[in-house]
Amino acid sequence: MPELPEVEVVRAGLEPAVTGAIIETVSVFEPRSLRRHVGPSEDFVERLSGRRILGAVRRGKFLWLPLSPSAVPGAVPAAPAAVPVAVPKTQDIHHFTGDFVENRADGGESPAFSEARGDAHGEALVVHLGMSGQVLLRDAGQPDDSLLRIRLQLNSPAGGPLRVDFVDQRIFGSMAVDHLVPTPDGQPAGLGHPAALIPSQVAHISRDPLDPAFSDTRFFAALGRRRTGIKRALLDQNLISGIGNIYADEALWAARVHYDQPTETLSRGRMRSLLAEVRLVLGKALAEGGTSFDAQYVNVNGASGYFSHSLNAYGRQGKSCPRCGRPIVRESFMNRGSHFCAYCQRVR
DNA sequence: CGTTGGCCCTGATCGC
DNA sequence: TGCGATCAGGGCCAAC
Repeated sequence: MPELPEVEVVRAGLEPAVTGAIIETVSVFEPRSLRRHVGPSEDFVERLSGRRILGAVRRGKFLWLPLSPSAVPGAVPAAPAAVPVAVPKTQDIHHFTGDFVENRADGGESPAFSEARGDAHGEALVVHLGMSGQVLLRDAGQPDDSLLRIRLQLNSPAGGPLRVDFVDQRIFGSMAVDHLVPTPDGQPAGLGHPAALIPSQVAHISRDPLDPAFSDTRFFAALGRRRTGIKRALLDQNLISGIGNIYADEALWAARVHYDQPTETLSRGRMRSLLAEVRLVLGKALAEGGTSFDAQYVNVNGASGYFSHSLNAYGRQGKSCPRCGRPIVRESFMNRGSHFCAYCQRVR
């Protein structure tokens, strides 16, 4: 499943290929893949057509491609700042406990009217891979994937025509055009671009633990206030982003923490050790994913990429714990499998 | 208000 | 060999 390392491999592959390219045509084969786009497919197509891609940025599992100002005539009228615009939805993301500002992008500043219109800070194509999404770079003439959902035809000044195919079996992934809002701390919104601007629908997502602006102490404090199990907290993208089921199990195994250990019982030392293991496993997977990457052909398969990693717990139920030799157990939890060593990882 | 359970979705795999 | 049942889980949201 695509988690932070897999999404970063996609971002790193897209960046050199699509930066500077013009989106010439957009084809939507599966409207459900636009679930996160506000507006119909036609709007999605119109908004993208003719615009230049300025880069590829990632925070956690979210990826976005900042766009040049709209080329569609009349699509970007100057915001009439004197006219108040109701902002029903954006207000929802402006209330949260203020002690966690540094790891979040929605830190309580009131949105300007022009931001609500969506064009004050520009727009971006937001991509989420969900469970099974892939972004594939292909030359014209290569056969279509049967699970092709969306296609962008690009023309890059340097590389010529190029196809960006969004392939997704389960349609949990999505693409959307969204407007950018400033990050409250003024730090870069994600990896890949220095701009402190983030898509509005990604603003509530926490910074990920590989982000230089991630604050360990804020994370520990917020974690200590949670009243839930540690794995649920690790999977909560509003608290810490980029971790999915696989790397959660792996980090918990490495730190010898049971998945249902109550967060309020974790000492700072155990939190620190767990966060260190999270960073280790994400970094190691990222390094492995990077080796299989081909600049000409982005082929990121979440399942096969993941299986190539050296896993200690995930998917190893019935096999022996690499540390103590006792069997790895699998329990159903949160509609997911949790894999752990019942001896090494006990609630305490 | 924070926390929690359920839902979405379909190709691959399993079991009879 | 065929076919129905089961599995996989990220993000969101209603409900508690």
